[in-house]
Amino acid sequence: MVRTRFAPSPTGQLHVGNVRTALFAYLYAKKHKGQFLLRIEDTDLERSEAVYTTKLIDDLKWLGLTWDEGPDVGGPCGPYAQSERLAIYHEYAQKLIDEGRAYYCYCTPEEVEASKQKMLAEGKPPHYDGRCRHLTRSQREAFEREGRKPAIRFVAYDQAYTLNDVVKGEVVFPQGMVGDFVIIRSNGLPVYNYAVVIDDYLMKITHVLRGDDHLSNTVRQLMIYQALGATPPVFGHMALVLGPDKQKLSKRHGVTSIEEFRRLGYPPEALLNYLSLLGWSSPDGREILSMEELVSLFDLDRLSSSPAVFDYDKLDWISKHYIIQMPLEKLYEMAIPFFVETGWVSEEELHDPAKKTFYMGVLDLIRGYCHRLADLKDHLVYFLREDFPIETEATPFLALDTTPKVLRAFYEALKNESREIDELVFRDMAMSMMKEIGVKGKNFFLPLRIAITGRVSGPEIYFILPLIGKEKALKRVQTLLDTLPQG
RNA sequence: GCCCCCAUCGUCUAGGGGUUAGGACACAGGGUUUUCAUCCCUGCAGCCGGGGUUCGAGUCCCCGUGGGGGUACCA
Repeated sequence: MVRTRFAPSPTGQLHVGNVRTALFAYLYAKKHKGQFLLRIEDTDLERSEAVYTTKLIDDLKWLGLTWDEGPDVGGPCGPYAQSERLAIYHEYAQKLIDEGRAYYCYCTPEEVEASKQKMLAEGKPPHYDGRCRHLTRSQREAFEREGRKPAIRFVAYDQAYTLNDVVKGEVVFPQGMVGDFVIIRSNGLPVYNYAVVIDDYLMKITHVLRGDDHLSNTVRQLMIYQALGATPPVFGHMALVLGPDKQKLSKRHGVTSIEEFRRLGYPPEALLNYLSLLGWSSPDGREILSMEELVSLFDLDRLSSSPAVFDYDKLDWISKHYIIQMPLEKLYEMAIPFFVETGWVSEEELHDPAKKTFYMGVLDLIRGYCHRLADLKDHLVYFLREDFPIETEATPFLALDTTPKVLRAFYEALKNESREIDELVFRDMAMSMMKEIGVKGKNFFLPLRIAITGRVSGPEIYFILPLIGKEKALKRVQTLLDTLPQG
């Protein structure tokens, strides 16, 4: 039975890079009809905050990644937050001490640091010198009397390790790479490299997918598995996600947290689809893949071992694709908060059956011009407001000496047109206007579009006119005309 | 310092000894839409460098170079 996990630490906003590994772990578990677990690694007191745990769970749910066991849903291997598993870590630490695999260390961080500096200066590997490894009872009592609180150190094995990593291949850790390392801090909290092993072992995790920033540390973990007499899980270390400057993707590159992508209105399935392409490729090269397809196509052997640069343009392309393809009803639900956010329409109106048809119609018209739902606002404005802005791209067309002529003709034609405006009627009107004034193509169409919407791109005018009504349309044309020098 | 990982178009990638090195995003041009978007077609552009191994190396080996990570009582 395949069991994978996502084990974030609640020290900040959920990062896309972490979500990518979570996605792969999720896909692998689902593909093999196994379980995916969520575990909170909150043993760093300084940085962990409970609010981030709540936020994290909320963001993961928004993404649609669901877990079979976790802090909120429980499960047979709980608890699922490390801060609640302290007794377990101590129990196993005691076992290791009893077996001579670990010992109390009374050295202060300052003492350890000083010794390290000295060894570095002497050109030796800066490992802990093991001075507390064989303390006598009376030495220990002396330290205790001084008020020192001991940490627990693991006795490192002096041997080489070979890891068969599913993405990196065979990785050899030479003998003597690590010295005795702390597994329980003097404050009683476990250190990552220890807790992760105890948890993965007890939670029966079979496959560990994570960032390759953990690769070097794996040797410590292998030692602990060995001391436990346990078989390590299969490891897969993914290269990190980078920014355009090839540095680890961070806030200074722009949007990186799920929170932000969410606020911008990227459909979650689009974001996951994009993320799946970062370090993985489908066997047939297709790139637009639904969650179901991802689950069935995913496999570890197609994971890439080199770092990937996050391409915001490609994300936008995928996102737009999803926005266009999505069933209108579903998109509407998703878009409501973005409509409300503009302040131009209330949630009640959006749910009002009498008005819903209108708003849904508008959404359907403008969805094709948006990369994310936050972009809807730019097109929504000319349906809901008369004070919409004229975008700068419009300037050259307003400066054309044919523009006033075009607008006047449009005004007249519109005023005199008694029929309901639809595609045919509009084409009819346009045809005769173009003939009459001798202007065609974009020099004809764009001024009309600018007058009605303030923009040089957007839905067909003949779709917009019936929605805003003739009266407003006439007024908009006149308003723009008034700002132009008469030619 | 020591150790580990990585290296194909600008970007994501396919390709694992014999390929005109394939696809996607972006970009450029064309077609459709009398405009923009969508859609379709075309183009641009790549195997980090040097040595091996081999009849033959993006592909295997070694050495550089560059980038990343670790060497924590961070994760």
